[in-house]
Formats: sequence, C-alpha cells, structure tokens
Amino acid sequence: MRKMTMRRAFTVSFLRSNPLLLSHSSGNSAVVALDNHYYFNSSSSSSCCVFTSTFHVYAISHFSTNPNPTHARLKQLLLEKSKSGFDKLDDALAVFDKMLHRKPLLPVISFNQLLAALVKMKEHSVAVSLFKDMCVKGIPVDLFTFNTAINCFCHLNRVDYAFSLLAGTIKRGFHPDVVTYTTLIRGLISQDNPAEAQLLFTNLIRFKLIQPNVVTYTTIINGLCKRGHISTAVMLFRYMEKKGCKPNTVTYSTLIDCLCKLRLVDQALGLLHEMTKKGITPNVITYSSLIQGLCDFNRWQDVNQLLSEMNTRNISPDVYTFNILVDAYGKEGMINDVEDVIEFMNQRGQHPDVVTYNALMDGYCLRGAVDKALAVLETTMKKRGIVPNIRTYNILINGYCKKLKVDRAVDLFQQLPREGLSPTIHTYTTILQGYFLTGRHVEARKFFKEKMMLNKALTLDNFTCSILLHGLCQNRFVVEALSFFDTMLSAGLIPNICIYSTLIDGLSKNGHLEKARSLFDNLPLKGLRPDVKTYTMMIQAYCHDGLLNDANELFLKMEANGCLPNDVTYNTLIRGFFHNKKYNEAGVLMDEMCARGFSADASTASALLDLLKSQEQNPALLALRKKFLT
DNA sequence: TTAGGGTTAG
Repeated sequence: MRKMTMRRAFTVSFLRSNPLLLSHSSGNSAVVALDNHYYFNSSSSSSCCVFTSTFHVYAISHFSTNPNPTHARLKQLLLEKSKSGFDKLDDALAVFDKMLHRKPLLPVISFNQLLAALVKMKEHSVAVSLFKDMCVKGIPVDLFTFNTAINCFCHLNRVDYAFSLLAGTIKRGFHPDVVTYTTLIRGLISQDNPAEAQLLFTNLIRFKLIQPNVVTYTTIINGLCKRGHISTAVMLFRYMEKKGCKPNTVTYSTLIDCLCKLRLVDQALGLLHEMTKKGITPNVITYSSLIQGLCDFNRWQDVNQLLSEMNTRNISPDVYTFNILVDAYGKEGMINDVEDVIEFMNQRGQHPDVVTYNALMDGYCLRGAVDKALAVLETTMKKRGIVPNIRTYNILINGYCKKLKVDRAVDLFQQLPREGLSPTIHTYTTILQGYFLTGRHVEARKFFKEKMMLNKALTLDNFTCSILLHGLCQNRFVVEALSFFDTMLSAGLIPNICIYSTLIDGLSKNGHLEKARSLFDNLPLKGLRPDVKTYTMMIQAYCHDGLLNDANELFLKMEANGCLPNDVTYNTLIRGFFHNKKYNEAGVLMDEMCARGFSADASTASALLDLLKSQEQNPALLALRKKFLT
C-alpha cells in the first residue's frame, strides 16, 4: 500500500509538473499424431518467394493529389514521402505508375525515393517487385537502388537473393560500398548466421573492400548483443574506438539496452555517464531502455530521476517510453497508475497504441478482471480505431484460462479467423494449459493432437512441450509422456532443463523413481546442469519414497555444486523429515532455513500441526511448535 | 536518395 502511494505520487505529480517531458505530440518441424503416439514430420515449408512474382496490376488509386502533377511537384512529393512513407500503399503504386509513363523520365533519385518510402512503410515485398519492374522496363538504376533492394531482401529473410543481387550489382558495373556490405552483414545476423557475418566482415577488412564505419560496427554489436554475446560486443565496442571509429548515440543505446535486458542496469547507467562525459547525447531511446531496466527492479526513484534528466535535456518521452511505464505498472498490479498514464498520454496527444492497450488489458487480467480487459477491446480500442493484434487476443485467452473459463477462451480462439488473425504458438499453448488446469485432459490431448501437431505452421518449443509433458504426467499418462519425449528427441528438438525437471517430477510422482533418478544422473551427459527446481524435485522424489539419506545427500551436494537451495527446497526436505519422524533433523534444518531468511510455508506448518494433533506430548514436536509456529 | 538502437504474450 505504501508502494502504491509512492507510485501514484510519481506518476501523477511528477509527469504533470514536467510539461516539457510531453512537449511534442504526436523450427519448422511439424508434428503428426497417430493413436497415442507422436510423430514429427520433418518437412518444412519455405514461405517466401518474392523475387519470382511479377508486379502486374496496380490497384485502383485513391491518390488524391493532382492527377497530372508537374515534374517538380512529383519530385517534391517523393522527397517528402521518402522520409515518412505514403499513407496508403495504393498511393505509392499510383505514383509509381505515373512515373513509369513520364516523359522525360524522372531521375533515378526519384525512383530511389519511392523505394525508400516503401521501405519506411515496411512494404519490402512490394519494393522488390517495383525494383524488378524497373529492371525489366529499362528504368535506370544506381547503387542506391541496388542497396535498397538488397536491404529489402534481407528484411524478407532472403539473404540468398540479397547475395544474388550483390553479384548483379557488380555485373552492372557498380562498386558495392559500406552500405551494401553492412546491409548484408545485418541480413546474415538476422537470419541467425553469425559465422557467415563474421567471415564477411573479416574478409572485407582483409581484402580492403570497405572501411567499416560506425553503422557497420553498431550493426555487429547489436547482433552480438541479441545473441547474448555481451562481452564480445563490449570488446568490439572498445576495438572500434581504438581503430578511430567513434561510437555514437546509437552504438551506446544498443549496448545500454542490451545491458538492461540482462538486468545489468547499473552497468548501463555507467555507460550513460560515459557517453555524456564524452559529449555524446543520449536520446529518448537511450532513456527508454534505461527506464525499462530500472522498472524491472522497481527502482521507481531512479526512474523518476531519469525522467527528470530527460526533462532537463529537453527530451520528450514517446509512446515507447509511456508503454514501458504502463506495462511496468500493470505487472505490479498498479492499475490506477496505468489508467493515469494512459489518460495523461491522451491529454498530451501522445496517442496510446495497441501496445499500450495490450499492457492495460494484461494488467486487468493479472488482477482477474478479464471482463474489464474485454471491455477495453470492445469499447475503447474500437472507438479509437485501434486494431487489435494476436497479442490482444492471447492476453484475453490467457486471462480466461487462468480464471478456469476455458470455454470462453476457446470462443475467442475460434473468433480469430473472423478477425483476420492467426493463432500463434502462445495461443495454442495457453489453451492447452487451460484444459489441463481444469482437469479436461481428454480435450487437452485431443486439442494437442488435432490442432497443434497437425498444424505445419506451428513450431513447437520446449515451453509447449513441457506443458504437455506436465499435463500428461499429472494425469498418469506416463507412457504417453515418455513416447512424446522420444518423439521430441527424434525430431531434433533439444530438451532444456525445464523439460527434464518436468519429466523427473512426473516420473517420480507416478512411481518411477529409478527412471527419474537415471534422467537426473545423466543430465551432465546432455550438457545440462540441474537448477534449483530440478534439485528440489529430485529431493522431493527421494523424500516421497522414504529415501531420506539420498535426499539429504543431494541437498548438501546441490550447494557444493553452486546451486543454492531456496525456500521450496528447505520446506520440501523438512516435510520429508517430518514424514519420516526425524524431528530433530527437521529442527536443525528449520534453524538453517530461518537463518537464510526463509520461513516455513503453509504446507510445512500444516504438516507440523497435524503431527502435533496425534502426538501432543512429543517433546521434539512441542519444541518445534514453540520455535516456529508462535 | 541507400545500412545500425527502444515497448506488450504461453
């Protein structure tokens, strides 16, 4: 409650007293099922084949400008649209059509600007079609045109075509430049091919093809960050400086964001300090990343401090910044603050978007107010013309499943095609979990086999598999679970520690302790380290079967292996001692648990009270009650 | 006129 007061003070009064802050407006494996067995279908579908399509028909234009603009007007229009994009795709196509029939032909720069406008609109596929059309019709092109087309192919995840076009560029007598190669490096990284990206970068330097610039380095640093190689990213960051290439705001922001996402927010703040000391100005992106990093730790005063700093520097928070705040408050259950921020955004012309409303709806759902969340979709969003996306529906579906209203969730799921939305793996997994949560395992298994396994567009991941394995084990379908586990392995899915923990738990609870123990013992062979949950589950399994020595030994071993027991681990072993009448050992462990700042949970307390009921005079139990239940 | 950074889900 105290936190709530502090937070509300922050949101309302802080933002209102800083008007400057708001000064501007505005796997491809599919699976098939037969009987109770699960089979992966290894065929994968490649979806994108943009370059082979020819652009034939231009949609009827709704373009409302002069139907016959002068050359100068057209050039001016293209210059403007290359920066902002056209409002409608049809408008861009109509302009292209006009340009094709212009005599004399407009300069190549105008065509390049049209392609740039399409890129701004994220219409990469259309840009590629127009580029092809230009080539076919003999419209002059230059290196800018090729670079843009190469970039479009990279955005369409067709780096292979991008490289073909690189060959085409050279064949046409152009010399690919640093932009060409930086684009290709980004394409390789985004297609999860960092080795090729590194090779290209090394060769470019070795053969002196280009001198990498700040964008090249930043692109690679970002790629490294996104793949979790932060230390290599930092090394490259220092290396570029050594090579005389000065990092800029984007470079620093990239690293700062990465550090924040790794929860190293103080190091990120250190970089903010470093950049400002060097005279490199942070911008709204830099601050938004840091604000998010601080929100993750509930460091509200520091968030306040940064917002104040932004105000001093005349940097206005944008929709991203506000969405970060809305999401953070929503996750903390501070729904009043969420509503305040949204109202504030509206007042200041920073219009909430689908991300804002999704965060609001998620906040409602976390408090169990799913109907209120649905009202946001059906009234506010509709009224404001904000189109819901699949996440909007996933939030509602999840909300209903958590409230055990699975039928309502399925209704929404069935509504998706009418809304023009395709369910994602999140949608399916939520419903699967909903069925298991409500004990409807027959429907859960049917849903998985019929809707998920047969769906070639769906790539199952470890999270989904763990939900299925847990549900199967919980309902005593151990053989089916093991069969599915084998299927996962043969399909090439590499199980993570969660999968093994789920199986170890499921097996031991279904009387297969030895199988569970074998899986546990073989984890190092799989290159996996048990985490605190895995250890705790195995300890629980031993306790359940009365193997107190094994449980205690493992308890001691986990800490020796660098894995600290948590409150669940302590309570599990303590209850194990209770059930095996080892009251003194339980007492010693309870002392240790309290010394570490943990306490007996409800289940442990209840177990102790039950024991006291039947053994009222047991001195060891009386001592425990005196010590821990007063 | 072309290349790089930030927000929401199971």
